[in-house]
Amino acid sequence: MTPLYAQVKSHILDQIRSGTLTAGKRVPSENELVTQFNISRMTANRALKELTADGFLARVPGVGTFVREATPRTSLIELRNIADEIAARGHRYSSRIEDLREINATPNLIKDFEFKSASPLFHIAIVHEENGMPVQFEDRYVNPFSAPNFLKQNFAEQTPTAYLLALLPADELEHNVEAIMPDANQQRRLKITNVEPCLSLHRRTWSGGHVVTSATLIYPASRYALYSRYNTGAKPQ
Amino acid sequence: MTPLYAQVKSHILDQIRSGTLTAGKRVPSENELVTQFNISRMTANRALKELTADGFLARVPGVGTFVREATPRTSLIELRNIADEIAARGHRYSSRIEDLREINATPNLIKDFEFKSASPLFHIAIVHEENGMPVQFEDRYVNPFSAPNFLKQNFAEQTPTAYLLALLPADELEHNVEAIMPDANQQRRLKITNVEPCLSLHRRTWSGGHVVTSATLIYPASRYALYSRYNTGAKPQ
DNA sequence: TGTATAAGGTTGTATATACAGTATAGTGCG
DNA sequence: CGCACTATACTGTATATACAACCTTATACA
Repeated sequence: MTPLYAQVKSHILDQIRSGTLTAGKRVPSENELVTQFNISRMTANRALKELTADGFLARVPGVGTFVREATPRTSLIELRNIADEIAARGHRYSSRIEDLREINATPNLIKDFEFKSASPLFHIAIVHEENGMPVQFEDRYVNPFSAPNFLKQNFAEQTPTAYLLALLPADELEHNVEAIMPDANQQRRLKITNVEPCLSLHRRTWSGGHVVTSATLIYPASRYALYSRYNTGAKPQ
Repeated sequence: MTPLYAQVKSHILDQIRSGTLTAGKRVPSENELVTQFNISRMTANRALKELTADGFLARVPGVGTFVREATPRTSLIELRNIADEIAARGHRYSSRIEDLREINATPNLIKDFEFKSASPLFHIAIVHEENGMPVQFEDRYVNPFSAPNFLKQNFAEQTPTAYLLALLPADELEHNVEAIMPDANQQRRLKITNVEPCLSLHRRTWSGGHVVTSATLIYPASRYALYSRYNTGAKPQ
């Protein structure tokens, strides 16, 4: 049984995703949600407060709660599923798998995965699309000891990130960001016509002390920015 | 008057910072906080819930609330002084101030600083050099209400970051990373001869609920990469 | 016309209370 | 000794209520 506040959150998120509620629109007030869902105001308050903390809504005391501008940003801190992000913007997600097989680790990959000797690895190359437009090229290697059934998954249904996160909780992350000029191969995959700089995000993910996966994600700069925000826990004033 | 739940949050954060509460240690239960602060359990619950959402605590139903492993935050996460970084590499740091004055906030800057109306702002443009070679171009705006004496500082002695950090602790950060092609102005300042992509890091810093400073830092890609690694604190087994 | 006031709606905070779910420690029984 | 049960502590969720702060709009008044 999902909690009431979560049901209200889903309901509002669905409306944002479906386009019923667009950026700037006013969402129902707490009291309106009370009568609409037959819940208490504190429950409605929790739903709206959490959606605000998640960055979907903005609240103005004395005025109302509004849908925030959808910023095509991806979080550096959290691991987010790109399919969900695109859906949250009310857009259509699709993907094109360009490679999916077992390979032998190169010396660099052995180092990446902290292996002591040569080992097989799973590899996937996949292009993520938003409304048919490529927005991310994912080049990922996976530890076969951590996810032995990786190759058998249907990645048209579920992204590699979603599958791996459901299988193994990520307890440590490493990110490395660079600005690059895409090579001919990457340009073709991302359907870049005029040459533009891209963000290259290299991410390693640990679970239980082992490197589970190592991925290079390439974003065309004009279509994506990486975003992170957090509380440092420093003394408030 | 700061709200009660915020006071409780500060109290617990203080104990974590001071070392009274270390990683893995148990924090007072909701009921213990009730008697300790003479508040209701819902208020204690809010404080602990928000500290959990901020990543400082982990809660286990039926057991208790615990301090999470300190996240090893680097470069992208931590605020570092570039002069210190360069000195740590045994190289010579120098800087060239290109602008330092009061300006009027543009609409975009008003939004950045969460102002309600037009306001003056301080601006500094400074090129940081390592062994005489430009390695970062810093374009920074500063809230005059937070740092009224900013313009009077000697930034040949102390970087703007160092001055602001000493004056006001950063309790919240926002980063936005993009890959850009530098314009002619930026190329000249960074002494880039052949055109190469750059990392653009936009950072906003909060202190006491106010945006203290908003800075755009530009790194020539071939000379810098941004790195972060941290523990997500997923399920403490 | 301009200004002060009042009313009503909205969010923000705080309390008291209740019940459910989960983990642990202890107790008693076979 | 081992196992089932129970009591207890803790978090998670939900409700009803209250008051404060804030904003907008309508109204009354000078």
